[in-house]
Amino acid sequence: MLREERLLIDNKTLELVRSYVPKEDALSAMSEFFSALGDETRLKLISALSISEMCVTDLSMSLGINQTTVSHQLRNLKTIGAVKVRRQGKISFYSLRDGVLLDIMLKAVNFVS
Amino acid sequence: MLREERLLIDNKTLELVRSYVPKEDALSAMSEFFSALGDETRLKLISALSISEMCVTDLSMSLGINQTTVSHQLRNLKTIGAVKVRRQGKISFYSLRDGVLLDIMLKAVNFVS
DNA sequence: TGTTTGTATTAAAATATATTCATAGGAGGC
DNA sequence: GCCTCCTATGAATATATTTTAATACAAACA
Repeated sequence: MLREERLLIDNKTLELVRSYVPKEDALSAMSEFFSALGDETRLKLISALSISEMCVTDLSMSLGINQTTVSHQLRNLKTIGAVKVRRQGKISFYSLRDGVLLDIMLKAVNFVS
Repeated sequence: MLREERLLIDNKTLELVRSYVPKEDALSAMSEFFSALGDETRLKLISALSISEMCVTDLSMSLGINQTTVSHQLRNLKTIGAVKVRRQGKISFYSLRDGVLLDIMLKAVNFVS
C-alpha cells in the first residue's frame, strides 16, 4: 500500500480512483485509438471516407496527399479498425467501418470550438 | 483544378469531399485534442480527475506516476482545455473542465472493445 | 530567517511518429 | 510477354513526444 497519510484525498476516494482508472489493456487500446485520430492526415481521410467509399488514388488526389502517405495512414486506420478495405482487381476501396467515429469527431469539434 | 478525368469518384462527390473535409484550423484543433487523449498517462489523469478534484501530489502518488511527469501532462491537458486549476496556497487543485471528455472516452471504449 | 513542502520549469535522453523516395508486386490492357 | 496503372512496403530522414533528473520558485511554518 501507499503512505496514505500524506494524501489530501481520503481513503475512499483513493480506492475509487484506483478501481476506476482503466486497466493496462483498455488504456493502451484507448490511447492507440485516440492517437489514430490525433493526426491531420488521418482526420482528412476519415472525413473524406465519411462521404463515400474511395480508392487510394482518389483519396490521394482529392485531398492532395502523397499516395504513399495515404497508403501508410490507411493502414494505421485499418489497424485500429477505423476503416475496412474491399479489393476489386487492382483497386482497393476503403470505407469507414463504424459511424461512431463521426460521432466522436463531432463531439470533439464541439469541445474544441 | 484537378485532372478529374482520372478519378473514379464523380465530380459531385469530389465537391462534397472537398467541402466536407475540415479546414486547417478545425483540423489542427481536433488533432491536438485527440492527441491529448492519445496517451496513457493523460488518460489516467483524466480518469482520476473524473472521480474528484485532486492536487498534483495526490495524482502522482495514487497513480504511481512521477511528479514531474504529472505536472507536465497536466499542463498539456490544460492547454487543450481539458482540465482547469484552482490554486490554494501552494497547492494546485486540478479538475475536469467538461464532462464531454468522459462521454468521448466512453464511446472510445465501446469502439475498441 | 531557515527549512520543508508542493508545484513548475528546463534541459537532456530515449522513443515514437510522419513523410518521402525508391521500389516491388499484382492486375489488366495491348 | 510487355507495359501501364494501382497499391503496398521498406528504408531513411525529419520531427515530435514522453519521461526523467536537476533545479527553481513560492508558500507555509518552525
